[in-house]
Amino acid sequence: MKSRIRQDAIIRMLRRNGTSTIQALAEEVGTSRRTILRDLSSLRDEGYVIHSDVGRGGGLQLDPQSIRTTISLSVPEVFALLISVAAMRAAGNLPFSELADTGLAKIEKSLPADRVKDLRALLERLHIGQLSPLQNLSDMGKIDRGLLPTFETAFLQREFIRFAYRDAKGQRTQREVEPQAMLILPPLWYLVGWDPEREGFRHFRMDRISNSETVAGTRFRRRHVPFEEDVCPYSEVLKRTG
Amino acid sequence: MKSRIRQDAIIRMLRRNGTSTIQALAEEVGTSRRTILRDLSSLRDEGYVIHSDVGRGGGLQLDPQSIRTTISLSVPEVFALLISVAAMRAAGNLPFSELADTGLAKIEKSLPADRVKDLRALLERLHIGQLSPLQNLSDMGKIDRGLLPTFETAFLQREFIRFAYRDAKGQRTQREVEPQAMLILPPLWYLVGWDPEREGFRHFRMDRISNSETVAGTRFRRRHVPFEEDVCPYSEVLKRTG
DNA sequence: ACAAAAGGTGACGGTTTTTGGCACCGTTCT
DNA sequence: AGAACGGTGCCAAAAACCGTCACCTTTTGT
Repeated sequence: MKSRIRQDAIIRMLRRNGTSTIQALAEEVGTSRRTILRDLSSLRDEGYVIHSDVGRGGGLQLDPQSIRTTISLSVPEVFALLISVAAMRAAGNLPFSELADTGLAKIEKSLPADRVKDLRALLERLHIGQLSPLQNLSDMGKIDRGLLPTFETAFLQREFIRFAYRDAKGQRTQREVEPQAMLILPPLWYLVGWDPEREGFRHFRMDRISNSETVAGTRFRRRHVPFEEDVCPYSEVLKRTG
Repeated sequence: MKSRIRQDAIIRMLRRNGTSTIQALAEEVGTSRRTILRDLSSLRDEGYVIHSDVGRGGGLQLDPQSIRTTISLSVPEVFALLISVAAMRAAGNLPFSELADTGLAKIEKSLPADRVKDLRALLERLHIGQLSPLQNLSDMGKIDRGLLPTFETAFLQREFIRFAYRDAKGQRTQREVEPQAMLILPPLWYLVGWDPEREGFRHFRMDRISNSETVAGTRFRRRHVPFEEDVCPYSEVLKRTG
């Protein structure tokens, strides 16, 4: 794993100096000419574009566009990034959505296959409404940091989610529902769940949820959540947010 | 690099089985108990949280929250993600912005130090206006894919940017300006540049820019772009978008 | 109380991978 | 022609890696 450090050093120097020779790199890094050549080869394999002028007075040049960076992310972080970009795309025109998309495609590609399937299932349950000018922008409170991971694991493992809810009138209740989808009507975010007691879909504003946790040992099936305007189970939400 | 494969296999089995012993892992992977222990150690170093119950009937358990994934991104992709999240945060309340932020912080951390300085400078020049209900949402056309990388390199290397522009009346002109900032008034995006000929700031709607390129050999200094409402050089933009 | 089953550490020698040195090739500039 | 470049193949030395063994602590079953 020491080669990684050396290769980073090479990239740094090429970036700094603009152009350089193998000799110079070898001396600065403190290794042999041969090793530098090997490192250049693997860097090129990894996608770095390094031009080389052969012959006297020649040297190496790194194409700055080809610089890549590797990041290590946790799954909630990946999910947060995914929904950020997804929401952004749906909300307004996002000029660079293509680029963001290729970034996201790479994220997907790097995940284990089963994980991708999971995320796909999750994103399918992410419903994003049109940005409406009628909304009160300052109406959204802070959302509990733990809600996203909880929703994610609950949804994927098909376990019920339990939380404390404070409704519009300020009344507090304890809920235990099947997490079915997330509804985004910027800037308001809702958790959509099936309430087995009331035998119906219910929506919960995320900033009014607290103490969320999955309920171990439970198991539900994912329901078809109708999202057409007519049968939208939270059309009242749409009205209320006006 | 063989150890990477082995460690991935270990993670996979821990994810699948929920709980497992070192013995079982060693047999399944086809290696020795000692090597598994070494791998566990380096996995823990990398940030995986693996609980271990010592004593008879004990075993290993992987904290699913700690699963990480590594991605390799190009700089334009990173920048696209950054501005996506930044714009999203500013446009509406983004519930999971904290998580997205830690993701972005990691992206920053993984970049070379000078690169971070560059990106900071860029993001400082990213001005995001409040979402206004007066805007015509369907008014934004597609933005040329190459514009972002061009703006990025031009801004960072302080080179002029040259492009073809089609103004509101449909008239086409060729421009050559100092790229100074980006202005986002969702869903409209503007490039703000100092035009040396006209000796003043000019704004250009990004979807009206085409054939953008940096002008080699030129060099400008970054100017202070006043963004206070009163002195805003594109207050007329704000009016016109109404 | 004792043995078995579990995680964890340290040391040593063999095996595999990485690295350095060398000879050599093609190209370009002086 | 010769020097200064990048690039390739080969082999021995160096370093990293891996398996074995011996041993320790904790927990649980009998």
